[in-house]
Amino acid sequence: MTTEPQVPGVVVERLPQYLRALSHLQEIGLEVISSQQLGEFLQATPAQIRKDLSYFGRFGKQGRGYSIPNLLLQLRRILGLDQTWNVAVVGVGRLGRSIISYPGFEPEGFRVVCAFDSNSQVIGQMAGGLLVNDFANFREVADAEGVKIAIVAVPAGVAQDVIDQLVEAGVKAILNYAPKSTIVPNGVRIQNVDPVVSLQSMTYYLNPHANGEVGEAEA
Amino acid sequence: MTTEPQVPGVVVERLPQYLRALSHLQEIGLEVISSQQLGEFLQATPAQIRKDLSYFGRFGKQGRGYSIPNLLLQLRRILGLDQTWNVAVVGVGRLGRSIISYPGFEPEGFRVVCAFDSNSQVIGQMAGGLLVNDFANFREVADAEGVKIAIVAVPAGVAQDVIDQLVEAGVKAILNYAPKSTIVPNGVRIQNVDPVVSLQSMTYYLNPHANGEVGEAEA
DNA sequence: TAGATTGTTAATCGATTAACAATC
DNA sequence: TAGATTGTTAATCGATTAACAATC
Repeated sequence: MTTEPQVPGVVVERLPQYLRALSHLQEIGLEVISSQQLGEFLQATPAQIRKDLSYFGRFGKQGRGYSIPNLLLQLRRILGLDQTWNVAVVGVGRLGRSIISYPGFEPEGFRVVCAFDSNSQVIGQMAGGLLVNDFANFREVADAEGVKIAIVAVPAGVAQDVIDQLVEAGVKAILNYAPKSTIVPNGVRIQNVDPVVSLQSMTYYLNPHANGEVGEAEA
Repeated sequence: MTTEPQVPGVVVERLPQYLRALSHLQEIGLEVISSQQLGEFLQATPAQIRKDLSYFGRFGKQGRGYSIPNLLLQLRRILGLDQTWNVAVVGVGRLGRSIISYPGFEPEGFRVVCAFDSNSQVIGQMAGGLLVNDFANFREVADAEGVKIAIVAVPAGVAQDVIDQLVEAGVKAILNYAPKSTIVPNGVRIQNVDPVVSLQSMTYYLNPHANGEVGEAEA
């Protein structure tokens, strides 16, 4: 059944970086780029870039490099970004509202189409142009909207419970803003956005006792 | 000069997860935990937890496990969280404002003490209880406040330029919300918060063509 | 003491990189 | 063609895990 070799997760997580870099390079007028040049731009080795891409096909030309428009097209196809994804936001507090209003999703093909809360004070209100639904109706609303991706912005205490219900309702990918590590079953993806955790690993290196390896960037 | 062995970055990035888990376990009344139990809770192997901790000392007791209060204390010390860190926010647009007002930083020891923008419409305004300073005065204000950590929430187009100036002014750790991969010199840490990139790597697995390894969680 | 669990070593596993034949 | 750069293999590097003596 599988034809492609198994792709390491770490490779998949680099592809959006390549996409972003290539979009930028296209904007500044480049049409072709070598793995060497792209590596310099992204602070990665040329070998890594060639190997990563080789999991998915042969996109380059020897002696020349990669066509930027073509590689963009290929990466978008590989990542499933050649379509628009409808997204639900769960939790319409301060954070949820700012996620709904964040202008960075739409141009990348992620459209927030529905919002949910379980607080009756909030249900029925408008938030960023969306009517806030009762979370109890998640499944039917999400089904009607074709939602497979949810963004969770609820308090830590209820995050696992909310996520369980999302999974139960058929959500396949979750972007979790709740400061809590949560568990999802096989077949469901989750990514946590947690600025505090990001800060906490940097302070390690600010400590004088940390003879830590210096200057390592993180994507 | 070095006494501790060099600690892999991937280990340092797991410590905040341990911290968060242990705080939770303490709240629900536990006082001691084995690497086995903590591993189940965090979906990690007991061997990994023991090895990670062993980079920093011997915190457990054979036959018994780890004292949760003691391990919390040790981890906070190791990560440099036994102090309050003053933080600057750069860029007071929609996103910057919601970062300034985010209530999750203060209880973890990160205090937003100053805010900057370069738009004269915004300079002098109040945002979340802070007066917005001119970014041109970053160095003197940041020095006066003892700021070593900055949170960047500026448009992608100016992110690299702003970050260069922060580095120049002596900032040692940057939490970057601009959707742009940026470069910092050795000795400066950077972590990117980019929800679009997180979504883009999950959509890969939502595609039918992705025979991808299913159910792999990400911290 | 007997049972449990640590801290650490050595083995395994997987990811990165150097090198180079193929080829544009 | 000559020069450049890919795609891929094999070597290296580093992280994870299994196993177990030490010991609470």
